[in-house]
Amino acid sequence: MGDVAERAGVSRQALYLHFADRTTLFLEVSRLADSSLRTPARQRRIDQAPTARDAFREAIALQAWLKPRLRGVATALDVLRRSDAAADAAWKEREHARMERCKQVIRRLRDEDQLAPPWDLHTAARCFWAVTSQRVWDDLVMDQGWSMAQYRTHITTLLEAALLRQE
Amino acid sequence: MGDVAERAGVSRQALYLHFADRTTLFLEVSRLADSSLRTPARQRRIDQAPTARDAFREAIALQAWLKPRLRGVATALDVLRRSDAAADAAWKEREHARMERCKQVIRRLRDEDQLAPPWDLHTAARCFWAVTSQRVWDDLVMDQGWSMAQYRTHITTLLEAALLRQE
DNA sequence: GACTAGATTGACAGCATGTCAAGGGGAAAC
DNA sequence: GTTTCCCCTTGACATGCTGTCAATCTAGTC
Repeated sequence: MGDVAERAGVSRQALYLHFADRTTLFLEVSRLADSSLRTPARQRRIDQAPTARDAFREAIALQAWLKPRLRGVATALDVLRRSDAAADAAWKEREHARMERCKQVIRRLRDEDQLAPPWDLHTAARCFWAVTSQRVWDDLVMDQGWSMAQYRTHITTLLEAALLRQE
Repeated sequence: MGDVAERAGVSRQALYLHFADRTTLFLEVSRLADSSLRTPARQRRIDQAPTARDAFREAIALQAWLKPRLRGVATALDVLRRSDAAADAAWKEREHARMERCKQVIRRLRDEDQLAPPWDLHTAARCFWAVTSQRVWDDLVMDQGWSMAQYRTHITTLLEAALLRQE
């Protein structure tokens, strides 16, 4: 809190005039970051893709674009949730929303008969969700040194080969 | 440290007679857990599998067996490494060792010509490594409620479809 | 019986979060 | 011009955790 206050140019105590506690501050920052980055225009690129396969690729591309930008807040929230019930609830809410968007993409795949056997909607969505998590991005880009383009390319290849019906 | 001491039946200060600090304690516990669970016999099931594809499946099965047992230490180390250089180094060492074992499995796949195009050894190994991380297990089993059998089955299906040449 | 190793108790410093009281200072209202 | 209000400041303090230190206790060994 001291560091945040210093960077903000206010006293440490002044933070408590705006945020109930450290967790609340993180939560509000994460909501702000989410809503300012995940704009309707970006979501439309997925929703209005001509085919399910295009929507699938756009969804991965959006994740690849978001990950580095949400990295700070997402990681902070993830660490915090180990010891804080409010942070855990916020993390679950975030990830539930992301899961719903994953399901949307997989549902369209299924409806256009592009989902490879033996996948069903929920199982495929969960795999898609898990592979496109912040943590996998961190592991590959931060720890293994992949570029963002490499992440996007290889994760797209991986998920296409795994979930899409062979053409 | 107070909780650990209480559970161990010694005074809090006595811990510092055996471990330099909290990080060292976590590190030694994680090394102990690793070496007591990852026995040569279990590794042999992978090394002595008749085919590369069998070794591949055995490697996933071993990960699926280890994850719940190493969950506590692995997660603690992962949280700790955000704020502790020694924990970060230990985590990197652990994951480097795991990556080498992943490469071993993928190398055999490649040598038996079972690695699907367009994968190369390093890229496929990194994908395999990332998908079989502790965090993905946590996400799917702890948060999404998958059973260990579901984790093993679906991750095997996912990675086989993604990395193995179609039969 | 003396010595040693390992444990205990109690006290303490340092640091972070969160709370409280008292007061300053500027802008709007009167 | 004064009053009022709001936001902020400073300084102090409680709490809880990590890590350290000194003094002491105890069981086994020589």
